[in-house]
Amino acid sequence: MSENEKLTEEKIFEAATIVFEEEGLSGARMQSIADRAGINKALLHYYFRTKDHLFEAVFTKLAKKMFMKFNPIFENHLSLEEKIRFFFKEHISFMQQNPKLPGFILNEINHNPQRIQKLIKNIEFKNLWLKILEQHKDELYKYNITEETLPQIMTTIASLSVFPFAAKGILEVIFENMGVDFDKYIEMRKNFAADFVIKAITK
Amino acid sequence: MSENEKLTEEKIFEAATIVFEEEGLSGARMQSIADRAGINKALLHYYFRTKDHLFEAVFTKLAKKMFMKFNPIFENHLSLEEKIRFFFKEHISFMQQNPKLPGFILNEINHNPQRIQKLIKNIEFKNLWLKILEQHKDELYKYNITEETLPQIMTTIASLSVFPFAAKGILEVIFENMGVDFDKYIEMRKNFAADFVIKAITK
DNA sequence: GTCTATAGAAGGATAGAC
DNA sequence: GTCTATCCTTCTATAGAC
Repeated sequence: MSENEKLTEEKIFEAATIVFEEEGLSGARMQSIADRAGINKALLHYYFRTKDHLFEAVFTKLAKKMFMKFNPIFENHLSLEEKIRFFFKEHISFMQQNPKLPGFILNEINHNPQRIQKLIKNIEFKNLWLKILEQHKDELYKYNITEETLPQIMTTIASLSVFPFAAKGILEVIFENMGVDFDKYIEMRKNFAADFVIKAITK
Repeated sequence: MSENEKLTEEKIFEAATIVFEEEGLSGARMQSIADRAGINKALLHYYFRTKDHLFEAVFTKLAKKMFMKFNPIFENHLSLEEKIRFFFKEHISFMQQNPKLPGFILNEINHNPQRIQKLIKNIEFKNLWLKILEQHKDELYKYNITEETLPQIMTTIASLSVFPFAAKGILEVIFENMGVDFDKYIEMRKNFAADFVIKAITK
């Protein structure tokens, strides 16, 4: 019973993940999810009551998965430069496996900003932020980083990694016209972005 | 007649712009648009036949507005550094006036990539791209720009400008926790991004 | 737990009067 | 050109049999 239930619930969850990622909350249809899971609509409601419940479950899981990838930045035992290289390699590799995730999350949060608040209310960003400065204060003499420019630099790093996927639809078309291969461009980006940032912040 | 017609059509168009930007194609309701325009649903169909027609009209106008802001890059009579500074100043200022536009366009194109093809099929990107190298070949000795890294650099510039708005929903919440003001951050970004890029590409 | 059938609401679109 | 009334389809959600 529990074994079978687990399987069905998981089938639904996986189907819902794909459909929501593809169509967004308002564009997704319960019928599409049921079809993809190989069951009927009634079962969706049996397991998740409403469309909103189902979406909430999917979104929370995906968003956590996404934001957890930022964690290594805040851990120690790596130099600042190593952290930057590590981040781009890990984060871009993750998005190569989940190319639609960034656009999906950004869009759903823009439509409903309260969603994100539940996810991050437990995190003390103020401290997390300053932790970076604290951890690397003995190597800061090498870099143009201050408490004032930190938000700029952090969002810059995020954007270099995330934007190519959030804008995938546009870039693929433009690249096609230029004879550039999107996948190769992404592969190249792991090192390019790291080099770019390090060059820019080094005194 | 024509005067009055113009007014109604414009009222509808403006209302539709707001609702589509806010809710997306699938989330927008004809009733919301009618309400906002101060008329009834039937009149929407009288002027624009279908929801898709209306969306197409709005989307095309907005996308053109957005992409036109990239044009100055391809015009001459400015040094490469001046172009970069000019671009960030102009483009970010434009998005300050239209903060929801980037997310809206990125998202709708991801949902339906064919949309973009109509808009850009007339542009020869291959040439446009190389034009940059051509225009500045006498100052390229100063920069780490090759035909191979050009796509990386162009998308990097775009991302530094666009991402903060595409991720506005997230950033505002995170910034609030950190005591950072989003508007000030954006204002600061015009120069920060330009400095950052120039520093990174200068040999 | 899973299905069929259907209720009930909402949305896009049209007919027809003025 | 603008409105009211309404059709038709689609979608979420539930009832009830197995």
